[in-house]
Amino acid sequence: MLQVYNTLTREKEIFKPVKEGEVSIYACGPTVYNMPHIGNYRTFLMTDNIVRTLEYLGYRVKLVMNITDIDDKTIRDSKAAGISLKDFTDKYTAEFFKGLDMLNIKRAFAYPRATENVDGMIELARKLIEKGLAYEKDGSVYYRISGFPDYGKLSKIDFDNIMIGASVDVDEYDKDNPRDFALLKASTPEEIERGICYESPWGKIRPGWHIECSVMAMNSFGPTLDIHTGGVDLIFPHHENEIAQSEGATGKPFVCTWVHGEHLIVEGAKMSKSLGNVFTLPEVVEKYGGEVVRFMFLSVHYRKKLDYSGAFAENAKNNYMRLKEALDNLEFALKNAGDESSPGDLETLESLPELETQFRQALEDDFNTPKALTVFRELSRISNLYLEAGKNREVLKKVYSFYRQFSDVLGLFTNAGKEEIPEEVVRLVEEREAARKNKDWETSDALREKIKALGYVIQDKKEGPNVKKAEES
RNA sequence: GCCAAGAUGGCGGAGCGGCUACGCAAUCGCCUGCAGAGCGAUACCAUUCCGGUUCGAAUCCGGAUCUUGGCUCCA
Repeated sequence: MLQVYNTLTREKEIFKPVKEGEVSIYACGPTVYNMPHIGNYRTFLMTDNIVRTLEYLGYRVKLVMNITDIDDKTIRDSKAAGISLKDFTDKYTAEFFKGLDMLNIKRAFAYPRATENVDGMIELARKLIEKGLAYEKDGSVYYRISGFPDYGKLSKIDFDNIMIGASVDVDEYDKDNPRDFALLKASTPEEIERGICYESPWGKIRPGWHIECSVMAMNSFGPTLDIHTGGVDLIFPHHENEIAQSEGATGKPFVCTWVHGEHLIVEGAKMSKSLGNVFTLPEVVEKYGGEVVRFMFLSVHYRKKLDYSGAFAENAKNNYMRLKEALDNLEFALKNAGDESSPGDLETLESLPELETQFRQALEDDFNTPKALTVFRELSRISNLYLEAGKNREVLKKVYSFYRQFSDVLGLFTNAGKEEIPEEVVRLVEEREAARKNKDWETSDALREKIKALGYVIQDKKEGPNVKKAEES
């Protein structure tokens, strides 16, 4: 039974999709104006984990993730870069997808762009005006918060008691209420000059940020969807506003379960440019490898802050390597296992289904990947232990299939065992084996060095040498 | 001002009602021609503080202290 923590109720709830067996998920995607950092990817990975878990549990899942390719920052920075908005955002959209691949994040069903859905936004704005929930002022359209009594139900913010910060929209536009937010913004002369504008009943405009998600989510799934994900920082105002727009227009519940990912911090502090502690994904992947980064994210529950540091990353890497090593050893043993018909180890075989139950229960408990990893580690321990004791093919196969099942759900070790060993290395290994047979240790050791220089390591085993690519660093 | 989260061994860091993981560092053993790599094991053996609930709490509740975060663009 899957339980998911819902930000709307602040409780773990038994998950039940609107449509039996099918789950609709909308995820807030990137604003493509610079290299996404590892914190962004932590949230994207959380969504990936949710998708994979749901699929593992037998649901058909449809994920839609938006790409914000028009907003203040994209407009500002494309101008600074001296290129068109589209060229600029295309570049960072490509980077975003590269990052997904680095982390082995599965592609969503669709990635709608804000710029491709402006018609829908104008339509939604029109509808909200009709309902008295929005108004036009100086060519911009604003949402009227006072018309939506549920405003604040997601963030639970008590608007009477909080500071209205000095910066509460010191927009040059006048609004009825300082918290009213823009649905459509009147184009500036500069935007018009650059062709970044759309015709609307209220003149030339460009879309606001909040309205795009309402439109793209409802275009994809209709008025009500099962799950909406995003970072905790989006709870207010972004998601609060999405609810106001969507439910204001349709009168139906917009999202059943809101799932928010906690932030990644760096050595106890928030990532910020001023502290110089913002890490982009390629930087970190370069250092530790994509799978280690994925593992690192999985090792902390998504609702807890992840405190990134060198020590933490090293730790994750070690833990990851142990798990991977066990898989390598298993695959090697399987390759070399004979067909002897010994009965195999019943104790090992019997422990497997129980482990799978624990593994599934961990993920069913609000996508608890750290707990699932603990179970995975136990499987790896059992596997290693068995390799010391016996090499029965049937047992190995069984253990291997569980290992693969776990790793697939977690999105790990996708390419393990599939790397091709270069011919040159294979030849050197053969030469070394010949030398070893002749007890020519000098030659053998020299060859091992040579192989190492090529980036491959050898493990001498009873069955023969196991060659694999050395981990970088 | 208002709100929230967190405090775990030598270190990193999971667990979130009953053995405490796991990794690093240390020690021993296995494997090996040896080394690396790999595997097993040992030891140390911690849960910020004060109360409460419970047969039993790191885990639930209250309070204190400290730390961080949000209330404004933000994953």
